[in-house]
Amino acid sequence: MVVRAELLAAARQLFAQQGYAAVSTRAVADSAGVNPAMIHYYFGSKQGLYEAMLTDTLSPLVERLGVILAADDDSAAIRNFLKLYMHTLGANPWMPQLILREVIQEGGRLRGWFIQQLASKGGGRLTQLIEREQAAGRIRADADPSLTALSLVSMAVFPFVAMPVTREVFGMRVKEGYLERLVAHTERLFFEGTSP
Amino acid sequence: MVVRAELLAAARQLFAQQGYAAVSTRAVADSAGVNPAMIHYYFGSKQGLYEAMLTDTLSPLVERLGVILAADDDSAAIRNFLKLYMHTLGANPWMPQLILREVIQEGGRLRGWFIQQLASKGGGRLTQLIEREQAAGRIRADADPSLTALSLVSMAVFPFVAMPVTREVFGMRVKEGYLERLVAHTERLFFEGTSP
DNA sequence: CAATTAATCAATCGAGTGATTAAATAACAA
DNA sequence: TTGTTATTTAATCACTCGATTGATTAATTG
Repeated sequence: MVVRAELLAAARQLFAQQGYAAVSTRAVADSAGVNPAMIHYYFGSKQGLYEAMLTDTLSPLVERLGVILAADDDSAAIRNFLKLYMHTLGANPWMPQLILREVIQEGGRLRGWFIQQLASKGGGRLTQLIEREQAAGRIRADADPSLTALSLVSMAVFPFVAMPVTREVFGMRVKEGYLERLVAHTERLFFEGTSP
Repeated sequence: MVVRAELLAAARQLFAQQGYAAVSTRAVADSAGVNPAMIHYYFGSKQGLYEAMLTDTLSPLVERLGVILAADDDSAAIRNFLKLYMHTLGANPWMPQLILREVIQEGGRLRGWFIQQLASKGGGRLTQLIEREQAAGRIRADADPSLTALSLVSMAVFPFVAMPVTREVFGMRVKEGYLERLVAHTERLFFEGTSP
């Protein structure tokens, strides 16, 4: 099963970097140091390899999201979500790339499963939490909950997508301490921007 | 030259939707109702077609950005930037997709030219404007200017990238009036979140 | 008008694609 | 050991890819 794992790892890196169509099965096999026929043996097809990789990679994220956002009694749920989400993306640079490629693609390959997960455990739940904070008077009532959730996700995800050009475009040195400063900055901007 | 223009239009739509590698020259030619050899005739290669299309599509955006952000004497420059940028992206749905594909790609095809433009006329300039607003006391001084610019761009761009899944994930109906509400919401969240 | 250039087409080249097979090897149970 | 299954390899199939050619037509020019 070591071959299978190496194929998944190589696939994750290459597909995240270059996208599905740009990566050949031979390239994945070579990168994994394995015979190309192994893809057919373990996953049936290139498509099968991609889907297995995507499920493998994104399932933990979705699951963690669900746990955090399900905490109904925790009044800091939104803060926790923001921190966990950004730290997870920061620690796994391929995640935002894979997610975004799936989202952009018209006929996304795992759109059905993944988007459904994002909706039920992600955006929808986050919107509910924001509505609850509004009811509790900690977020101003005239803010549209869905738009507010969208803004929060935007600020949480986009910086990692833009990471490859952050240095050049925004003149920032992305090194030690950057993630912490980014999270703190985002947290403050969001909560001050939505306070009553 | 009508053939050339039709090739550019078809290329823009297909490349934005599916990405460079996933689109064959034959697909572009067919979509344009033209012989595949015309790509070689007018653009030399698939690469040439792509670069011509990208320059054609993104140049106006970069130029408009430059004009807005160059307005040194206009204290509403940031507001103007936000509005113009979001309305432009809203009116040209392929823009955010093309931009993002370029940004994500490790060896982006026009990275050199495009990122340089974004840096000199976009992010860098925006950061300067934020610093000026801080000096004027309209944005709190303890906010990192670069991170603040990044947050603003995040909220301005990401919603359009996420458009294909906005309805499902955030439970929003994206129809008439959405763009206006989104811009107003973003504007308020940003300026209240950064006020002293 | 003839001569030249621009534009378009059908056809095809070699390279690389995803996929598959039959044979060889490794791992393991009896 | 032997028999059986799981894994791996080399080789190759049918196909699509980007690119290009030579021939042909349309437009422009002298």
